[in-house]
Amino acid sequence: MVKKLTKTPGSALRLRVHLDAEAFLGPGKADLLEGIAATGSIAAGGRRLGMSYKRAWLLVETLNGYFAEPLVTAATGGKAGGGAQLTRLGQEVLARYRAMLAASEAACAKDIAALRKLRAKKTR
Amino acid sequence: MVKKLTKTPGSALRLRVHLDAEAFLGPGKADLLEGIAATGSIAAGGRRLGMSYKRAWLLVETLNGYFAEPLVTAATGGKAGGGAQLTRLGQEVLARYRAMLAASEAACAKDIAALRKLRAKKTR
DNA sequence: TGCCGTTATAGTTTTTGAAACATAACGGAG
DNA sequence: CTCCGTTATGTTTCAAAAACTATAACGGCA
Repeated sequence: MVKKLTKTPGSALRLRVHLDAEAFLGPGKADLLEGIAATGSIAAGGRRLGMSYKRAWLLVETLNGYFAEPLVTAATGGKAGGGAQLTRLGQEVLARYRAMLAASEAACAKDIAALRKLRAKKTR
Repeated sequence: MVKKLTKTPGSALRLRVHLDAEAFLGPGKADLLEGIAATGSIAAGGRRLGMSYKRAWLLVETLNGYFAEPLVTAATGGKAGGGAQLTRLGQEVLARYRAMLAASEAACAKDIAALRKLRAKKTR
């Protein structure tokens, strides 16, 4: 199997933010938003996370359904076949998720270090 | 269906702490540890989370395997049929997880509120 | 007009995780 | 010496998630 990027590589934390019962935001959606912003396409953004286009597209649809306005807008055809971008709202949501993750990591750093130390011997 | 406790009821955050590639601690294991501490048994602790004994026991086994010393000790037979308790290590791990969750919630509160506000209209 | 990469969907299959079911043993109490 | 609730495990079933496959349409461009 080809090596695929692990989601949110450097982080020891996985954060899932529940907006309410049926809307939540986790690493998968956040990373995808980031990928779309970086590549300008749903397909390419998903590819570098090792996910199929269908899965990526489904996540985008879900995300867009969460809010009154879409987070991602897309167009078909054209020079590059089409493309997608984050709306202002999409950028804000992504930025806030990143901010929360960073803040949480900072807040948990010392406990994580302590736990890892406790586990030390049993690296197996 | 009978109403079952939702995991970590009041929280908008779900935190999964990765000690390394094959060891991580999320809401399920943490809540179970708490249940065991509160009830004195794996079975009862799991029941109130709506999980089968087998699942609860499996989680305990996994947890115990993470560290050099067990987090939970259990005994069979006896007055109440048996029972289980958290070791000192188990208590510490649980306390640290709770601390991390609380710290993260505090750190994320304002972003979560902002996101919820953005979502406002679309309560569906 | 035909090509290309992408968006947009539908349908099917495969994989995986959870649940359900089934037993055995333990040990104090009645 | 039987009963009870629990620990401890194996096996089987089922459902949900993810992966895979298949199309169609779009719109610049050569």
